[in-house]
Amino acid sequence: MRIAAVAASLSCTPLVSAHNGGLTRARQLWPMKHQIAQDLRQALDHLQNQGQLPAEADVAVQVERGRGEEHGDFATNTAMRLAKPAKRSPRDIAFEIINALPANPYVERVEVAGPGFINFFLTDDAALAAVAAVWQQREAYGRCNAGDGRDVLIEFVSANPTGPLHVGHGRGAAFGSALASVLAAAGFSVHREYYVNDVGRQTDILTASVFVRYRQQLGAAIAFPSNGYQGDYIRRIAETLAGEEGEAYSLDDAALTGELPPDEAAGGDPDRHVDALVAATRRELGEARFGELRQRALTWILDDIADDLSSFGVSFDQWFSERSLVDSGTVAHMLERLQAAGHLYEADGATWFRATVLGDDKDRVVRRSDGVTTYFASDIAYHVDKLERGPSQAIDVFGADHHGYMARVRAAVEAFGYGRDRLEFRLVQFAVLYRDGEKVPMSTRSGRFVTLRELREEVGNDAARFFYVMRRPEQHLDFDLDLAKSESADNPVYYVQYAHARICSVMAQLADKGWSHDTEAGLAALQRLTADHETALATEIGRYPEVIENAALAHEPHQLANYLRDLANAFHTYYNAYPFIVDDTELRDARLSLIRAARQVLRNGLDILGVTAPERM
RNA sequence: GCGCCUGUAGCUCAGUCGGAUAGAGCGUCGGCCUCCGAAGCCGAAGGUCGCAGGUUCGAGUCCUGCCGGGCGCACCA
Repeated sequence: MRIAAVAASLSCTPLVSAHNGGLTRARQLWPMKHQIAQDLRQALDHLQNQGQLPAEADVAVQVERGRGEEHGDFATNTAMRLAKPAKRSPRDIAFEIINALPANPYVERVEVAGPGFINFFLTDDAALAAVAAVWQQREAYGRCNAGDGRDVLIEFVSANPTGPLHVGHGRGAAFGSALASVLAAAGFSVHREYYVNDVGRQTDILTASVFVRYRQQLGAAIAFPSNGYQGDYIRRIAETLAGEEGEAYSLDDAALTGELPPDEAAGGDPDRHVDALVAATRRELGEARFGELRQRALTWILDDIADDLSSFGVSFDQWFSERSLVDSGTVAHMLERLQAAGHLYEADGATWFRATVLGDDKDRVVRRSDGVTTYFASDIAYHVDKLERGPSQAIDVFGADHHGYMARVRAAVEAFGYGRDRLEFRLVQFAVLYRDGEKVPMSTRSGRFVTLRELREEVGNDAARFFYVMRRPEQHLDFDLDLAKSESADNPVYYVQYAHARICSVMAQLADKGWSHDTEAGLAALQRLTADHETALATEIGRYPEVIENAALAHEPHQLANYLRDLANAFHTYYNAYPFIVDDTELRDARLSLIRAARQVLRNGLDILGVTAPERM
């Protein structure tokens, strides 16, 4: 049973008035949540100075949005948290806090409820203040300085440049990009980076694959290795190469294939076969030309990936080459530092990193017995390099199938003296596509995977980006292609975009009537908006800055996607309940000011998610 | 076997630093267009929050164990 008591009824001053005074005050008190937290803090300080609360009773003030109407607009559990240290009943403390609260014109009344919650009920003006704030700040509305300009280095996608991006990479791209944008909106200085694995066996196999296709293109009868890269894109690279270079890379095919161990089809080991093919290609072509060919293949694929991502609205500040780390000697240098610090040892002809003492399951090889440093060695160098560039935080976004690297990379970073919290891993689970209710079969192994480009062409960039970030990244994503394509209410991205288009449509209707929106008059008349639907929409608009801040600090862009649906819902509900283009000029201007503020917030939010806000659909 | 992620309505998922009566959408059922775009709105039904313990004023949320699902455990990248 809940006994509510009205303990304080503060005077209520209309704040959004016709003149600029109202707007100025709106800015000063914005956002409400912080203002209430500040009021609470002030009340607590007062009570502590008066000796009514023990000075050592120091609890964090938590303010959250009220759940239901009867819980008010904001609520805090501060009194309950103070009960134990103060050794008093939470309700008593709550009443004292209420009486110590400074006057706040936006607060209509404050109640103590339940076990000791303090509920804040705001005036309608408080909700409408958000509308004024939107008109003042426009595309900047919702941005905040929570990050205080701190540098965040976010690495995402980083798919191997051995083929086109598939739908799994797409999710990492959409998530990483949205996270970067929301961090930027919250005042962090964001650096977006793609780590390019352009060294190693896979790139060699890629090179050999291109080479064989190239020879085939020119008529040579060489069998394609079963473990080569099978995709058509390899043929296209080979065609381009043959067209541009003719026979420039030709050699004696018999010398190339003469002594190769049998491939899978012939009952052999496909890995041994392809490795031997790589070795033979390298030998016959010579290291320089082999490297040149490899670079062309990598460049071709990276250009394709960059083009794909760019079309998807995803961009990077830096494409960081692994090869550059190896060639510059950075990898070797980092290994020396590890050696000096006693983290390495020799065994079986290889050099090992003692990862087990730093929390990993097993020790890891950093230099193979043939003298070549491993991918992990590069990864150590890369991550240490990232941290040494001095960001307050580095974030790695990668596919859940790579989670095994977390422990070893953490161990490496710690070996260099960096705390665990300096590097955060965000695992993105795979997206499983569904078409006609059936799972779309995918397997990288067989080369039968759906590419990001195919997905974008099928459902469009907007649906793809929105669907990708709708869920928490750790959650498996069931991507319903039919839903993403459907132009119906079921489709959340259309739902949100439709709200935007509808508002544009209203403005077009207004123009058709030969009327215009007097924005000054509209803002001056906001107090005319007293309907529940109007307060609800304004309240939703006012929540946006909190959503941005929360989404940024929690690294959860899906909160923004969910919010945009709520905002669209508040608008659609309002739309169905009231006409906007009414004869009462003042009321009309006020309503248009409200919905145009909603449109601005929809734009701001969609922009962060990389989704367009169409004017017509 | 070990490790990481995960289990909330028939389905897909939210659930803020541990707070009040666990929320959306879809699906089902029932309403709303002479009216700014019905690509919309309103209402109803629908829950042992995987199971069992523990921590405390209070647990979907934190801890332990078990069960189920996904992924990973190379001198590959």
